Amino acid sequence: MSGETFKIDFETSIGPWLGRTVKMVDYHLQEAFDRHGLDMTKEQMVILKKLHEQDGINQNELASLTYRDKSSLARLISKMESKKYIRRVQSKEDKRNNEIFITEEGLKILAETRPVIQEVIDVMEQGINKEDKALIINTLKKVQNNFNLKSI
Amino acid sequence: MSGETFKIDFETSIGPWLGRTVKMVDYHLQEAFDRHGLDMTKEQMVILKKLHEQDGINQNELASLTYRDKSSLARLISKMESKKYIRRVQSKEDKRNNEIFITEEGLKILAETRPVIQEVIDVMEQGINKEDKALIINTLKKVQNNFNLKSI
DNA sequence: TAACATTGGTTGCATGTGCAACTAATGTCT
DNA sequence: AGACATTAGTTGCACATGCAACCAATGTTA
Repeated sequence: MSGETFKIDFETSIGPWLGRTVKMVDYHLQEAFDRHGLDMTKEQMVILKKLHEQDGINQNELASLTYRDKSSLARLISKMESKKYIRRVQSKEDKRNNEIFITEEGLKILAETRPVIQEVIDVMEQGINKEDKALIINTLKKVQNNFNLKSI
Repeated sequence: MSGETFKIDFETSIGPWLGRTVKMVDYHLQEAFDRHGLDMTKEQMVILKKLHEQDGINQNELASLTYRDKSSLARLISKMESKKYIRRVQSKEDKRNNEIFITEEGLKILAETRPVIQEVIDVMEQGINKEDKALIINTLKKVQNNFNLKSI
């Protein structure tokens, strides 16, 4: 295969498109948080959202649920703890475990954050119908599954 | 709107799906680079690829073409310069400009990197037909355009 | 030409990330 | 019980990122 052939393959791959789009979403999400004066990042928002569903889980579980290395999560949690959005509580049953709880402060900022996210979603998905969204999500599931199968 | 309604909206948004998928692609790309013993990151690869198309452009242009802050690009370039993948050459016409050139070393590693990328693409896009890929890319273009229009 | 504005690049600071090595606590197995 | 393995979390290191402040070079304008 020549370099040209490669180039064509690469450009028609969905990879770069996904990357660039996510970069734009991240940028506009952060811009919206800042514009609304929210002391919040996308990563911290995902943690709060997950804790709101499942409060009191430990760091490793939270890392796994949010697709992070445990060390990365530990530092993210430390930042959020210093901002009083979450609480670390050492488990009495197993002293190795830190149970993570969302605080009142965390619930408050999560509530403030939600409409801002919705605002960004509304801009992002303008003119895209439900069928196209469903097709994209379905194809992305396939991609994720392809990788998961590979790891077996 | 209740919290539940929001939750449904958020879960059916393509945003989180895009984010998670890109995270997986990044992970498997880096894993493949490491496995093949390539001293390379996704970011550096994108820079080399761009320089291979347009050699000798300055840092601001390169930052813009790769959707980065100029400071981020400066540091990325510094790493790559220390690895001898690229060369910084101060322009004689305008001493403020650094013209960036890919080196022989850089061309060599780019050539070695390409089949590894293709390998990851092949895994990623298994069982996804051309029509679906085209449709996804088209929808992602719409998303990007939605954001671009907003910035006007 | 002198004063001011703009442009390209660098640096400090804060955020986030994964890997490897480490500690502390718990589980297992002889 | 003692030795060994496993598990949860932390820390050092390297990489990548954006914003703001800064410097040097160039352009503009009175």
